[in-house]
Amino acid sequence: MAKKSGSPMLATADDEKNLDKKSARTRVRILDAAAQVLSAKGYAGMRLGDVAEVAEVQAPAIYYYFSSREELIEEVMWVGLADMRAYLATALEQAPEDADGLERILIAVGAHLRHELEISDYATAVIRNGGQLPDKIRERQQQEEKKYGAVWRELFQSAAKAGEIRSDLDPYVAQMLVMGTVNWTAEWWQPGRVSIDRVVANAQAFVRNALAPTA
Amino acid sequence: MAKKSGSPMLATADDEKNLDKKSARTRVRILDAAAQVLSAKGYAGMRLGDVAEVAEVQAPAIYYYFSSREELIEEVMWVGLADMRAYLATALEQAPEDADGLERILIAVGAHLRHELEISDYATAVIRNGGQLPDKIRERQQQEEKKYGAVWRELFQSAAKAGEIRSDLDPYVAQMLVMGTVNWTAEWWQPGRVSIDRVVANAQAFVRNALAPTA
DNA sequence: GCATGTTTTGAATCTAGATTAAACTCAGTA
DNA sequence: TACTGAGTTTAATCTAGATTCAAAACATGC
Repeated sequence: MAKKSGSPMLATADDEKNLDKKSARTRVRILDAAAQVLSAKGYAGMRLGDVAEVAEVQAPAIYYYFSSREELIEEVMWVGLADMRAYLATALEQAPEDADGLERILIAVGAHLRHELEISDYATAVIRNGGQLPDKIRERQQQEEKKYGAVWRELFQSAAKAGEIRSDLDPYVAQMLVMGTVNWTAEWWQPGRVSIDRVVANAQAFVRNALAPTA
Repeated sequence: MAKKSGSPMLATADDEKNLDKKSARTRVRILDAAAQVLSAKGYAGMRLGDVAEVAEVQAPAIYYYFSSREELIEEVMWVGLADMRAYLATALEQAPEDADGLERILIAVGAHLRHELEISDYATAVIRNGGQLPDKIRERQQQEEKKYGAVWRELFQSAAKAGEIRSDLDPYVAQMLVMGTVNWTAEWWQPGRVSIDRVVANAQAFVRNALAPTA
């Protein structure tokens, strides 16, 4: 069940100093556990006791690293969103020079899907809980969330402008429908029945045909 | 925010007797409130106090109608699922005689979407909470959930068999992707920005092209 | 081995909610 | 009018968690 941990790739200036100290690893273990539990049980259902169990510490130890349950949750959401964006950005940077707008959208679909399914509990935590966070927390995420949405919007708008998306589709609605196909995957996919590669290939074919103008 | 109430259409034999008594209406008011709160806050986040407030009663009054919080939630889920299935079945029955497999899928897409967006907090409660219910409750829903899924599977399998779905798509995965596009709508759509008709039309065009073999 | 700072823990505390108990309202009616 | 029972409320009770705290453990440099 538990997938890999969040953003070692995202080490920022002030992380660097203690990336390897045992204590820093415990902190990560707690954060990972929180992402896992949050993803499975939802915002209100996440018990610090469960997080502690997964992280293999006693519940009060969490307070040595985070000042409250809320702060812990906020950090999971923040890291999750930042990771998603970084992962997507990297995938897009590596796109072939000559990729057109539609192809770039398909690259985004693949990256988002892989990140969501094989890499990160943080991503599924973000995807599943966006809706039911209390306002206080949501506001603070809004910023990051907008940035992530902006990347996608940009992809859709430029593809639409280039005539690479069927003109009977509203670009905004089309974007949301595509995000639905990929985000919802977290709800039904599980290792075993269908391979990730197969899901990715199907989703890309699905989206390509959905969007592409009939030749 | 609050949408219409659940399943007056589904009156079964033992409902009929007290459909109009004031007490029966209070019960419905509580159930509707529960659907609304459940949809907004999620399983673990639903407070009986909130439900009571929306239903305009004191919290303990709920116990006159439901023996526990769990039972209340189970009933919301059950009604939600049953309604969705009934609504979908009706829409399919009214499909033109000569509708082919793909057209029937599009009818299902439209019905599901309209039910979800304009009619029922129960539907969104079901859609959003399927994932994070505790096993005890989930098991009891499983049955109903399978029935709903079965209707869709049937649609996809027969369309696939008739060659009305691109052969590079796995029917099961395609079904899940389509359900993602429609279910996810509950997360982003809200009255105002785009009309329901527009969403439905876009979703249908999107799905038609996604699935239809290239001519 | 001892002193000092860091991390973890076990045993309280405190609070929000679910649930229960007992009492109240009031329509119908003998 | 007084009684009855359905429906509802207010005032307990009880419990699961979040949070706090003081005392262990542990590590580290001396």
